[in-house]
Amino acid sequence: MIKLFNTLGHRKQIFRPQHPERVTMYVCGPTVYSWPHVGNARPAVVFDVLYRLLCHFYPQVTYVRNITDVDDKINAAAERAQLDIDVITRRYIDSYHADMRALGVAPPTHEPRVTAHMEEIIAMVQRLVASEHAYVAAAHVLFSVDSFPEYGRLSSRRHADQRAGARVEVAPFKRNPADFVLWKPSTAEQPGWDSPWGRGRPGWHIECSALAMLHLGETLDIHGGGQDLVFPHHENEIAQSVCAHGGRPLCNYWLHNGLLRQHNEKMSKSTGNMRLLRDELQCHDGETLRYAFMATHYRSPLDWNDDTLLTARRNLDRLYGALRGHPPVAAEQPVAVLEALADDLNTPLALTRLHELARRLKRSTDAAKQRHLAGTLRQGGVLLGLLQQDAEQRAAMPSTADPEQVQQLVADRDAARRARDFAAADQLRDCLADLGIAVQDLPDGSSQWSRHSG
RNA sequence: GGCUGGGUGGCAGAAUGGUUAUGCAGCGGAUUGCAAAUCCGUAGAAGCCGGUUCGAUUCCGACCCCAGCCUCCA
Repeated sequence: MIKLFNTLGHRKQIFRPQHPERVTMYVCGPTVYSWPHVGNARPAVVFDVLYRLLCHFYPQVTYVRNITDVDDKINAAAERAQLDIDVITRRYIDSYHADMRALGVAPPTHEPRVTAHMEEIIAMVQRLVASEHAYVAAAHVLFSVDSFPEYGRLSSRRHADQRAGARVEVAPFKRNPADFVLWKPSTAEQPGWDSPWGRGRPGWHIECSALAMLHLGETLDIHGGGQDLVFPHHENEIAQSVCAHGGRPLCNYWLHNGLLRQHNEKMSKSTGNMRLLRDELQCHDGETLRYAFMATHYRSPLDWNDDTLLTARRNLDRLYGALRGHPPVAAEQPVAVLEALADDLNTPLALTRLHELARRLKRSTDAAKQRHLAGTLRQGGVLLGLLQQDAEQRAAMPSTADPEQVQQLVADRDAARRARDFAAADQLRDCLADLGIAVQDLPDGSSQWSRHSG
């Protein structure tokens, strides 16, 4: 039994999919106009963990995460760089895929691109115009929020109370300032598609409604995204989809991950303190980043700074340290980890369970028990997308030192120790330390080495 | 002005109406040629004021403070 916190209703609920064996999930993917940042990665990781959990409980899980490759920010980026739009979007899509791979994020079932589905988008807009939920004004098609009494329910807002146009100018042709664009005209230089309203391009929200419908049908089980999308993006998606589908709901369980901060300041484009994944991956392995995302509950804000990553790295090293010397064996998945995840994706508690397994493993002196605990620990890691690397390889991996040189120095030092020439042994240890290598002597006279942690 | 979260030990961060969170860092010990790693032990906590209760960090109310949203954002 899985419990999830539903933004629609603001409470934890028992998750019941429409079909007992099938689950549909849609998550808002990136708009590809710049290098992917850590804020893009949080929902990807969070919903990857949910995807793994759902696959554990349900035989058929269909997961759709779109790529928005039509957007004015993309046009602006292309113009700035004096490059074709396709070159820009291709570059950032490739980068997104590479970063997701590094983070251990499994590909979704479908990853539709908006440009590949203009027909579906235009058809949906047509339906909304025909049913008078949308109107044409100044070559734009706008959704009329007054035609949808439920507008504002997801975000608990009555739009009469809002400061309309608090940060943007209200277009003069809107009937209600809260009305939003479904379709807008393109100039000759801008990307555009022929439509009943002339050559143009879709507004921001319609693509998710159309793509969700295309792959998953009218009503989804789960829809996810960042908390910043609750309003207006998801509110608008609901309005469009419900009105286009005869009043049937767009989704039953709305999930939203918390946003990132840096030193208690919000991390965002406007404050200019975004950290890019490609930069973070220069200094840390993807699994460390993944651990950092999971060390805080997904709905809480996450303060992302150097200390966050250092702590994640040390914690992860501890888990891998417990696995050293224990090759993978078949084992069952730890119930305690599963239970933590099933309770609204409590990843911090799940990690605690992993640490408890690691402690029991290190404490045990019984070889059979150790094998079993190591297997269980790795299985717990499978649920979280962690601990699947070879523990020995990982201990050495991020070092820039020449492996043969390291092996030679370690062997020399072992020999010196056997000869009880401790002065020479200590000197060799200093040499290794300069290369970023820490040596640990084992009880049997041999030694084990790893890169310095921290 | 409206709306939404949250304030837990040095740090990060969960659970919980009474009992050890966990990890990192600290301290003491074991181990070690010395270390490291590891193990054992140990200290340290709930913004503030009321209320409910035999008992509240946990429930209720007020206050203070922090963060986010009100059509750029994951």
